[in-house]
Amino acid sequence: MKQEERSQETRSRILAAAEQSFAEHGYDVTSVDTICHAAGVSKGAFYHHFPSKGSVFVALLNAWLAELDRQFAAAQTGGESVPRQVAAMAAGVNEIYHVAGTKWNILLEFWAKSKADPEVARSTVEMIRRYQGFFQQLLDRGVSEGSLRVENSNLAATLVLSAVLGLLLQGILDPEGQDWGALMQRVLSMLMESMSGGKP
Amino acid sequence: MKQEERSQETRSRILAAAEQSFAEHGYDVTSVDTICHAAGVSKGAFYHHFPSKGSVFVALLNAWLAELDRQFAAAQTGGESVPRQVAAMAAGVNEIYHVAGTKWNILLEFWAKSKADPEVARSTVEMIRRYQGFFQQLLDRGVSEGSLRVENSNLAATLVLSAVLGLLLQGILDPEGQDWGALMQRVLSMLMESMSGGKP
DNA sequence: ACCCAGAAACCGACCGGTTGGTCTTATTAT
DNA sequence: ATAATAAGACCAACCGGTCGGTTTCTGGGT
Repeated sequence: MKQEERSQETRSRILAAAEQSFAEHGYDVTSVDTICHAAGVSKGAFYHHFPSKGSVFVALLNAWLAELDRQFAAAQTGGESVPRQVAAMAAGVNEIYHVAGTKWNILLEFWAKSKADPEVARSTVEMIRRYQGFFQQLLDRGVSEGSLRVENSNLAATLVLSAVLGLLLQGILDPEGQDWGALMQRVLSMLMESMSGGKP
Repeated sequence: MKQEERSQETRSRILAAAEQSFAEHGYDVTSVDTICHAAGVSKGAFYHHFPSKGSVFVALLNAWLAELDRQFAAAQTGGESVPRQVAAMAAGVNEIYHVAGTKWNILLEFWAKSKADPEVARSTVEMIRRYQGFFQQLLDRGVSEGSLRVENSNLAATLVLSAVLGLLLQGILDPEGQDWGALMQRVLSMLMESMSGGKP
């Protein structure tokens, strides 16, 4: 199986180069030639593996969605209390952020391209809704386990999700302005605290 | 002064057409010819008033910044209590949102283009920081007037700003999914309530 | 072991179309 | 008259995508 190996290799190199370039310079600015050059691959190879430039983009987006699901699944296995679990997630984001802050930039590309490509739009909307569902489920569990006190879990989940998205957005736009990873942790812990019953 | 009038007229028509098209289809997809056609203006006129396509974009961005300052100034003149003032602002956003939801789309374009254009980046960062400063100042006023109780106004302002940005983002990405204007009001009122001291 | 035929992977020159921007010419206001 | 404003034909550069051809792999016949 040497052929499939080689094939997968070039395919993943194209994807990696595209992700890098999309994140750093944006989708439209990045030409197919640029991707091919960065991946050390010819244009023929590119169009052998992908039918179009856009298909690479949606492949990347779907990979993100899959990764997201993996994260969700992993987060739900632990037996921690909800506030602790949220803190752990925030810490995870913080770590990833410090290792590869540029990684998040492509999110903005996904969002921006939503207006032009219906398929991208579907995926981004789905992404948001999954997050919303995840947080709501999480908060509900916190309520039922007694670690949280929330009147309207739907609204509260919206608040948490919005805060996270807003923080992410600011981190992408102004990476040097703040330690957004740390800020994410503090904001989330503040939110968790305010949702954990009255003030003793 | 008939000549300057005419000049301003075409200039503003170009700006309006560009804003519309940028918001609806995106910056890169919108060609100069498209803008000219939509504005009912020739390419010569376009390049008479603007040195480049990009300059129209930053002109639009600066107009947004100026409008933002106007809103801030207007918001600070009223003698309302801070929670009420926030509610009024949310109501204002809600109203604008229902009248012209598409209007906000261009924000995403501004953000997405930050990575490619340093000038755009400066402006968007400034935009965010002004918002942050505004909210922090607002919360501080709330504390000093006794209507709010906040431990760390900086962090709290970050939370409010993040929530607003996240809600805005979701509204742009999934306009049909929720009544984001109404949600903005509810989330902000929820935040204000949680910041208004203990629970009586 | 060797060969060969077909398939899969890859190459890069090339094409049609589009785009941002220029330039010459015409119109309008002063 | 003349300077500001507008018109639109035009251009060079680029870009996504195609296509004919080449290399590399694989599996079977001998």
